[in-house]
Amino acid sequence: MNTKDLAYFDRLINLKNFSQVALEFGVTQPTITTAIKRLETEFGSKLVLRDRVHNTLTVTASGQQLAIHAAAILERLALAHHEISNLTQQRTVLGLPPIIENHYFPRVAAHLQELGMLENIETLEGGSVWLRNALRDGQVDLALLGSTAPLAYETLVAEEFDRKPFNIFVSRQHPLASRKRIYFSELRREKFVLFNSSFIHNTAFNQLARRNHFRPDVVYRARDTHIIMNLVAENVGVTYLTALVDQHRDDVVRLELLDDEQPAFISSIVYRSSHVLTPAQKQVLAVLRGTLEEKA
Amino acid sequence: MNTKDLAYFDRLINLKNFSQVALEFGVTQPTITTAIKRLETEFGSKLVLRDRVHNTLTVTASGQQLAIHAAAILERLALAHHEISNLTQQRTVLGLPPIIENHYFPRVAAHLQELGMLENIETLEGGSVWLRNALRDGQVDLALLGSTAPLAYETLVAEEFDRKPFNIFVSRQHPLASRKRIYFSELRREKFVLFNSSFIHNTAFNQLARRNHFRPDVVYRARDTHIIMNLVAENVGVTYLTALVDQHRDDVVRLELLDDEQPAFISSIVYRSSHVLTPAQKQVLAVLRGTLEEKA
DNA sequence: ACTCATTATAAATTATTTTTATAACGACTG
DNA sequence: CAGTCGTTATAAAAATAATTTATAATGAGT
Repeated sequence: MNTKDLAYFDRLINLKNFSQVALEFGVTQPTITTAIKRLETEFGSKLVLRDRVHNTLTVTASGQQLAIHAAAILERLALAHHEISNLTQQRTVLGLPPIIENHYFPRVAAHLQELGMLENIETLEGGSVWLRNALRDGQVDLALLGSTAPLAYETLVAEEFDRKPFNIFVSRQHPLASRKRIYFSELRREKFVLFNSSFIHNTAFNQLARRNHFRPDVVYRARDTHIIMNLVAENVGVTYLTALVDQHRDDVVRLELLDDEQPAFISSIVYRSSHVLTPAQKQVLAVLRGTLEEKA
Repeated sequence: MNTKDLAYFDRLINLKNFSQVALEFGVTQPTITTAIKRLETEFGSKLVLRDRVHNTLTVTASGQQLAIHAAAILERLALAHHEISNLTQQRTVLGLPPIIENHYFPRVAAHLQELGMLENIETLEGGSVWLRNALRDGQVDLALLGSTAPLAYETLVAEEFDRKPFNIFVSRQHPLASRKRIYFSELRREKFVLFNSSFIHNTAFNQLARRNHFRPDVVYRARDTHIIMNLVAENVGVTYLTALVDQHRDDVVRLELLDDEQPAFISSIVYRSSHVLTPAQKQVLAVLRGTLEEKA
């Protein structure tokens, strides 16, 4: 069976129009007709029904079933291409969320530099949620990710190397600035400046908010800790961030949270379980482990 | 790309011999040579190295990577065939582990009977571990499974409907027969008659044994609760089984376990997340839910 | 009745896969 | 060391399969 047929089918399910699919693939319309017919023969079942009355195309149960598997197969094929291409180009793409990049990567980079391995590494930045997908579809080979619960996916291997609490940061001018510790519920009336939603800070924050039964007033969302910290310093609002971002600024005060069972910022080394590591990638992994898990 | 090439490649990785692969597929040897060459061109990388000196075949890193994906793709394709075939034949295969079949199925069967749906159902028996695999590769559409931890697999959807403790069963002649409750650690010197290892009873049993730091003396393993109960009655040993199997025999006594955080026998309705349920299967699922989750 | 936007069909063409036949390679053997 | 065995590779021919071209068919809308 040709995977091209699956690709045609996959698009047909979305476009619901034979001619348009043909156009997209730069082939003629009968090509699509025969491709679908081939699949229908192969699986011994009608896959789509051409409803000429309403000029629509309905997908049969078998068709829906095949659509699911076709999409998965095509995705895996793309992943194979991606991975083998990285493999042959001796390329290692390392995914880093900005907070982790700031806090842990300098140490890792220093070690890699010493071993002359830094130039073969390409880094890709993005929120942990986005990077997890990039990792799954092969754009990234290795990643350091943050999460609030231990990462457990069949397709990914995660090795936790650190766990830090979340803290509250307020301006030195803020009434709470004299405090050292605080309960989340005391922040009911505050304005918040937070990370935008591709970061796991939100997951943790929402958990705490839900548990304390209030809907926090979020006045601004940013992609950058410096922007957030500057806003906090100006007393635009308070923020909720990992202890990792502490920049020891004298215009911002860090408060610990007293709540039990708080979410933590868990840092892990992550890679695909289906991924074959090159010798170079194995070395990078070894350096990551050596540098990050050294307390163990 | 033709999936046949992936099939050839997949076998080649295992057999490491072009001619034998050709033989297995009933084609000639140059067919395999060209198929592999096609893949090597498609992925832009050598996949295998023909070592004529040692007369062996080594798989490159790219080859190993592709092998993983090829196997997964072929498996999925087979699953698609299986599922669509069940779909068109209006067949529903229900997987049942014997204990669950004995305890819960009669009620379900009665309801299905009333609705005239029993004849379209084919049941397949086996241990929970075995059935989980049968479910994954499409031999089974729906299953009732036992587990000790809530089932959480990306590929399967599990709906827990009951949770029962495990008990100890001893012969009426046994010195412990006068007891109602017992700690697992008190069984350190006992002989055990247990289920064989495709059942989750073992997982639970091993957990408890490990936690109590002793290696239990297992004198016999069987596939059938009646055999086990008969052996227990004869005082060949004691057994560890779910409360579900209680047959109210007067020659066997049931003892509850007093340990905290004991494993439980969790019963769930399980199906593939990628599976499209036919109307008939949806009805079966509704009956299962209605019958089994009725306490909720 | 005519036009439009569809999908289907059949023959011709083009592309791809497989076979046939044979070469090449290196190990082993008498 | 020539001959044979068990391999995989190569090239041309044959067989299969996919795609295009050209056209038909269908039913909705005007």
